Amino acid sequence: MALSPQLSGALHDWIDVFMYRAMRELLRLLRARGLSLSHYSLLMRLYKEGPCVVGDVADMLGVSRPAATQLIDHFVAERWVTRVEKAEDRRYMTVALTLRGRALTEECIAVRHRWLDDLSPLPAARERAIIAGLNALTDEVTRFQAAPNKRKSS
Amino acid sequence: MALSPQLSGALHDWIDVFMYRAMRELLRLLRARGLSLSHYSLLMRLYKEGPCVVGDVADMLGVSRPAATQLIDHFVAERWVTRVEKAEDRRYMTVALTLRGRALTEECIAVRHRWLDDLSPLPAARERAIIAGLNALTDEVTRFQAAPNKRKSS
DNA sequence: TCGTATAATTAAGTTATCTTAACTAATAAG
DNA sequence: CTTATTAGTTAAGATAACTTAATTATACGA
Repeated sequence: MALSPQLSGALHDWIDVFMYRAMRELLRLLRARGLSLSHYSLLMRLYKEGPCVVGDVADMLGVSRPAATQLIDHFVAERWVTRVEKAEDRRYMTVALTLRGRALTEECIAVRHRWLDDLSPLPAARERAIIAGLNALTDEVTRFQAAPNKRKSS
Repeated sequence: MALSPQLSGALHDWIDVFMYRAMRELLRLLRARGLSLSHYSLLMRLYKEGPCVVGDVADMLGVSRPAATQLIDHFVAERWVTRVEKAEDRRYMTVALTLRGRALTEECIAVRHRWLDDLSPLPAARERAIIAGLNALTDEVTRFQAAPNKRKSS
């Protein structure tokens, strides 16, 4: 099962114009803040899915354990995360965002939104249609993200 | 002038779930292809806005001229771009995507789309509403991108 | 309890990417 | 024509991010 070709096409068009613009703004911010792709990935991962251990960071980024350690060293030095031993098993180190790290992540998220606010308003009826449609799409993606395997196996 | 708070909110929600997913897929591809942020930026720039000269690359990325030269050296070695003197003024070098470079860029664009196609279909009426709405949004953003200054000054 | 496995770190070295300074070549200006 | 300006490159060196190999510390199983 899949979206209709028409909806798929409309989504692709929208995503192309949207992503080009949003990415440009995001890359500008990352460069200004001295953040790499790995930095961004780790920030978003911790923001969206909560604390994890050092090995998770290595696996997520597809790098070696020492590389993850070093990346986290940097994050700790910047006070974006804390790194503390797990009580249950002291071999593990739990990595979690600080308030400072959370604020930086939210700044990355905000640049996606900011330029949208300069757009001209649309007719009220059209706006209502978009709102309802987007909310349906958002729900669908959220459900899909929560249980992707069940769906894929169909 | 701006979008209504309701539409703005619906867009933000959609963008949050969409970007998180799309970025994850994109970053995975970039890593697999050995592409950096600068590589991605340059590919997209050339794809969307056509050929440019070396200095434009430096300015776009916010790096020195030698850094741009070296990045383009790499792109030429990978056969992603050509670099040729301008006939009118032979001090300038025109950088343009090859077919190979275009294909790589389109691969980056495609990962944004692919996972969307796994979503479940929505009710037909809802789909029609989303299609009409997204097309209106896409047009609006396209118009805005074509003439951002005129709009901002209002 | 002693050997083994696991999580993370340290150490050493490689590579990519950036910088500044010096250079080449082409155009423009006096 | 001679000098200055501009675009791009070359050269040399700094830095960040990665690798593998060795090390430390904890947990677990015979």
